[in-house]
Amino acid sequence: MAKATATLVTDKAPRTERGKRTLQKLLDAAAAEFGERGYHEASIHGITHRAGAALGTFYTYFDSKEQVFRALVEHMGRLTRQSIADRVAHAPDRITAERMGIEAFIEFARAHKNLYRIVMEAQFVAEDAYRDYYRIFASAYRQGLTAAEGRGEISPGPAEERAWALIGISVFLGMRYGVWAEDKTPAEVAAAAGDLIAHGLSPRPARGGEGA
Amino acid sequence: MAKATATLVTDKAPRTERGKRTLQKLLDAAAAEFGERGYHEASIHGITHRAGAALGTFYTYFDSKEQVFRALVEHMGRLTRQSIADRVAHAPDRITAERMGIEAFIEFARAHKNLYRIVMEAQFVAEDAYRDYYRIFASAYRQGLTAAEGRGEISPGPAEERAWALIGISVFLGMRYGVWAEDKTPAEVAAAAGDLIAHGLSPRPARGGEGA
Amino acid sequence: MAKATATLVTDKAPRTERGKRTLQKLLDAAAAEFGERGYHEASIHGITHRAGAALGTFYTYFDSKEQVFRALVEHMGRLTRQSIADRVAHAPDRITAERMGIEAFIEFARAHKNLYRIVMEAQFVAEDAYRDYYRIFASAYRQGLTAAEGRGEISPGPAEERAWALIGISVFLGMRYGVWAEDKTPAEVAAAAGDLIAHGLSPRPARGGEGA
Amino acid sequence: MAKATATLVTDKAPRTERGKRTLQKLLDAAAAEFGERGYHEASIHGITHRAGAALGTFYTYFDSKEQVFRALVEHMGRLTRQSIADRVAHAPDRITAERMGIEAFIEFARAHKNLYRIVMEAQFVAEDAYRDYYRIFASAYRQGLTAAEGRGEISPGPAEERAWALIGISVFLGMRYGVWAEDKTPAEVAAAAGDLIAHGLSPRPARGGEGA
DNA sequence: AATGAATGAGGATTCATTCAT
DNA sequence: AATGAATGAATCCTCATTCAT
Repeated sequence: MAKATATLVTDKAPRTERGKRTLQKLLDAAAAEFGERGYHEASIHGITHRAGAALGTFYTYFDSKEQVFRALVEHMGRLTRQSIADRVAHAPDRITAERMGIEAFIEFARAHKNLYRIVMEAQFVAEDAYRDYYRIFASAYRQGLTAAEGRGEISPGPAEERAWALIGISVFLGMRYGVWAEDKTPAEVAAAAGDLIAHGLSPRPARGGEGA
Repeated sequence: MAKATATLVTDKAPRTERGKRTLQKLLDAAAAEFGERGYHEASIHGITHRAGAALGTFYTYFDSKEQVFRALVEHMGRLTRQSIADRVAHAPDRITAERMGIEAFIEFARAHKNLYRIVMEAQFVAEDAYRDYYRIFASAYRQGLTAAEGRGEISPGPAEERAWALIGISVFLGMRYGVWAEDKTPAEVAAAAGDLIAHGLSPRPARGGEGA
Repeated sequence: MAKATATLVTDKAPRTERGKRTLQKLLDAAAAEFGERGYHEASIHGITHRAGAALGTFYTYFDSKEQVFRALVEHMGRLTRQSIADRVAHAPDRITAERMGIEAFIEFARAHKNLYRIVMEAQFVAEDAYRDYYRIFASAYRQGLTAAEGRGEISPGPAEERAWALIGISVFLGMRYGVWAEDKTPAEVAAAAGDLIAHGLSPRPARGGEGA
Repeated sequence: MAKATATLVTDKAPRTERGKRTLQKLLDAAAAEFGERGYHEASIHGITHRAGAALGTFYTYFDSKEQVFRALVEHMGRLTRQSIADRVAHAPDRITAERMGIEAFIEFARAHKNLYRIVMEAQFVAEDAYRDYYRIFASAYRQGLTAAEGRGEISPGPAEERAWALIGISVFLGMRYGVWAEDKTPAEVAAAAGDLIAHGLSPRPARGGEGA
């Protein structure tokens, strides 16, 4: 499971070395607690207990339960995007990039089931953070699609709707094949979805020497 | 907002006419309360208050807060499927059906924002109910795709993965264009998504001059 | 288990034959419910459910939960006393009567474990009824002891204290060997207690030809 | 009324001096509340109110209402046994010890009416604790009787039955003359019971050649 | 007489947050 | 910085009792 590196913005930044360590412990503990028990079941006591710190120490670094939660959601956003970006960086073209992105996403969900759950739950705990999470995704998608369209790699079409549709595909495949069950490999799933994204469902004319 | 008709199975079914009316009031109130405030913010008091009933009356018809919630989720499942099935019933082919289904879904989400929220939150309150909700969807999709493939309406491909991808598209477009903002009409969105589903992103040979 | 015959005083006496039957059913059901679950765990619903009657019917015959409970305690008093009196009636002397009474008491407790529990719990639910229960016992004991003393069957001594001591013996032996465990027969236990009551713990001179 | 010294085992033991004081206050308050109002009438609010603490503070030291109750019952067991043991320690022989024990018991019940009530009610709230309470007593009695029999201080007889009979005597005399009414002194009552225990009810031959 | 729906007071328990040390 | 005791609002649920039918 990914550690939540202390990039977060807190007005209560630690000044000493010890403080930095404590903050990190709390962050990791919070990720585990929220991920395993969900926001409402999670408790500050659970977090500090996991971190081996006293209850009150939590409030030395955070303002509230919701605040850490939001911090973690944002952190997850960066982590997910980074993970996908790394994978897709060297894709030869946009359509291949889509397939690789889905594969990366499923793998990511699989590797971070608990943290992934945090993001989903954000919808009901910190809706703005949740929307931002996906809006940033959508924005990146849109740009990618627009650029690809400019390069002639994909057919012309409304980037916005396409972006959200593509996100939906990733998220649901991530949920179904990443989190719920691992009965198919990410590559398999990504191949199937990649084909759908590339060619759609329409029957395709038999390839090759048909006319030859 | 849709009324939650008392199709639910309760071991505490009302035996009188008056009881039937009260149950219905409670069900509607619960849908409103959960939808507006979310599961955790919602309170039994809030429900009975909306229903104009006494606190204890809730427990005349339900065992617990979670139980009504589950009942509502299941109810939503039936409602959504019905709504889509009705619309798609006369589609000439599967690909058209997909487009129409998406349009129906977005419209449905738009019309039942609150109830829709209930389903999503189920993931964190009654996960099994949530999974069932989507599994039933997926199962229907799978059958539809397999049949269409048999009829040659769509290209061959793995029905399971395709089903989940298609659900993801609907859900995210429903969320984005149904619940979050209404900046595009369901028809527009469905058209864009329908095109994606039909042909994918691949550049298509310019029509027309082909034969020239 | 003993049926609670409707000897109780209720201002809500049934007037019809059907009413009499319903009352009896409720009484039996109440005895079972209270006996099995204890006063606080017992519920009116539980009683009417056992009786196969509707909830509201309970209040056709009783004023409150406590009232039935009291009625049952009194009933138990009569039953216990009757049971012991029957057994002791033909005892040749008081000391034999004590032994026989203890045996009868243990057997009674064994046969009516649940109802017996009701009496004990009365101490915390209807203390006056509880005290009355034992006071009546004590009074009978006192008279018996005084009469026996007059007949020279027992040594002179304070009847009141003796009465309570003897009741304590019965009750605890009844609890230990009647209700908690049946590892000794009532006759065995009564023999041991009878000997204690007859001769106390003091060492007795070897009988017979001691001096021979 | 006896204070409930914090000998109890709690997994929530206080770690500071202040905590120790609060726990003690709560324990005393609980004893008073349970003793005066009985288990079911007693409320956590009543306890913390008496203790001058906030409602939630109760749960800093206890897991539940039942847990404190049990702790109190066990505490009472230790207290009662200690009290009697102290008194009986220097008894010259077993029969005298019995009389002294009864006297001590009645005095104890009189001095701790409320706590005594708690033990009795345990039968219906924490039956295992109640049985343990008396089993420990019975076990001590049994050993004492067996030893005395070995020393020839008492006549031979079944120690188990005798033990429960003797406990019954103490408990009922304690209830009648300790808790219910104080119309006789403990010494008087103990003398009467002591005589019964020593010699039983059988008529005793006129002493010595008294009449000669 | 019988039914069962409706009532609402009552209470245990949880837990985020504050604060004194 | 760290600690852990103290706080008290908030809520679910139970159930005896009443009442309209």
